[in-house]
Amino acid sequence: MNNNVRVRFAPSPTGPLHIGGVRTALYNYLFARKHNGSCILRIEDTDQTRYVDSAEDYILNSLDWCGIEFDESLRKGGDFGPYHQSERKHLYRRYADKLVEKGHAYYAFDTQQELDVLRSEYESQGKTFIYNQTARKELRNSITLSNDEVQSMLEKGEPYVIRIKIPEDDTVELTDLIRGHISVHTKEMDDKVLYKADGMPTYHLANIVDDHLMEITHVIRGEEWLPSAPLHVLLYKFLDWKAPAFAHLPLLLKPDGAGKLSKRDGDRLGFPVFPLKWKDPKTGEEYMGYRDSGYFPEAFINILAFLGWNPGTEKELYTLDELIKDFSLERVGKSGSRFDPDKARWFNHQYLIRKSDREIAERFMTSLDEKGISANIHFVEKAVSLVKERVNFVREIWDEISFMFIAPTEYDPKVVKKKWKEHTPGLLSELLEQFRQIDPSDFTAENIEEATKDFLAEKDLGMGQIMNAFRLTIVGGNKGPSMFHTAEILGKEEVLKRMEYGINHISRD
RNA sequence: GGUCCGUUCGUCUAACGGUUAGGACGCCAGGUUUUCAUCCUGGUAAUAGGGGUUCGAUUCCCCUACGGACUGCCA
Repeated sequence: MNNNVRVRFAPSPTGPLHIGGVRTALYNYLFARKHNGSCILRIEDTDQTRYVDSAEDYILNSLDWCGIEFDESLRKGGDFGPYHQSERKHLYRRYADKLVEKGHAYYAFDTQQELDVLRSEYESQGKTFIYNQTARKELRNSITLSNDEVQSMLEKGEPYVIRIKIPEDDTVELTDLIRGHISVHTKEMDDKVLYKADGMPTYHLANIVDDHLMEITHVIRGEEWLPSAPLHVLLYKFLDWKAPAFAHLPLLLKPDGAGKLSKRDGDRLGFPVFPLKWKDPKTGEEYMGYRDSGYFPEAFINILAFLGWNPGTEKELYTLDELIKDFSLERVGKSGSRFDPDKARWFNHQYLIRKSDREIAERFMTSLDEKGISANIHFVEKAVSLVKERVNFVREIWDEISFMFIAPTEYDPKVVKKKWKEHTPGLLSELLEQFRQIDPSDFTAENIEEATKDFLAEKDLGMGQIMNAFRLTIVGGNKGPSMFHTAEILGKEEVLKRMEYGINHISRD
């Protein structure tokens, strides 16, 4: 392919970006990198009424956390700025005017109230009002009004919008990179507002003007835009511009059926919908995020990448660089996908077990800090190495090895009942004496195991007859990694102390 | 309602006219293990329905059903 590919991700700062938006950004990014092109971030803030102050930072921080980098953005700048549509306001008007001059657009003076009335009248008759080629002939606009009337209304400062004049009998065709050929008859299209009464362009105008000015070659966006793609194609044609290639991505659906994923689904179904946690500034409601739930960003983008795309091989674990190498729009599916929380956890597990003990230990240290437990990093590193394969998230490590930091004083009654026999205290005391013989510096898993096995052989007993009780004194229950390794990490002194305590305190009743 | 888009195991998906319809997650069973996990092995489970086209359809076409998106001076 050519090497001047330019794509953009263009969110609107009306709230947090959810995982569907992140995936769109990711696919744009992958496509750009794959083709040695540029990836641009543009903020579509033409709707003043829905602007949410903290949303923009949220979007930027989210993408940053994911490792999705832009070549041009509001933070980074670039040769095609500004990257806020609100700062490009002055650019749009002339194109709207040009369309009016060429007869492809017209002034409409109908107020929102008038249109609302029409809509509800139609609705009460079971019909839908559409401002189209039929309706425009009966409403207050520069098609029905004389030039003089229009001029005087304009001069008097009457509010108006500019609408596209959809051709009466034509067919708009486009080829979508994912869906193939699509055609729509113009009689099905409506005269969308291009320029609002408040002096701002609508999405439709702004997006094609900016995409043209920013020399965007491929528009990769969500499927919700598919119905308006013909309108955009028409606009490019009317302005004598070359339209970019389109690729409409399938939607991310609710895990339990009906409809596209929405912000409340996460808390309802127990998985995050947002990359980072989000507090709604208006309602104060909080929504959880992937980062805050303990997902690694690498796992998160891997999960997202596979929701709608796959390499066609059996490889499932992909770094960002590998994704760049293998990604292609041809391998993006057509149908919507549901998010699978179980598989998401599995992905995180895969990344967790591949990380070094050191890195996991460092992350785990912060949750220890929160619990007010101070520990040596080398000790934590060893403890973590024993259990990292059995958890999906760093925060779950605590449940596995809390006994490493807090000696048990209570014992699982079920295990006591089953494994703490009449002769157990005596046997354990003898084993303790064996351990006492080992020099503290030789208190290794290997030596402890040898001492234990020798002891059992001498007594003609099996492992099962002592290990559970031993574990009970050290752990307080019947779970956990290898006792010999656990004992080594805990150290001779601590092990003997716990055994003694257990022998003296565990009783069957 | 209208327009457009979609439909392979429960979920993510592979198979771009010829496969016993493959893999992964989940689930179930067995094995390993001092315990709980991990891990290993095996199993369960799908082409929405009906018509065509074809020697042969998951694959191409049509209809039906179902699902979804859009239908704002929102993006």
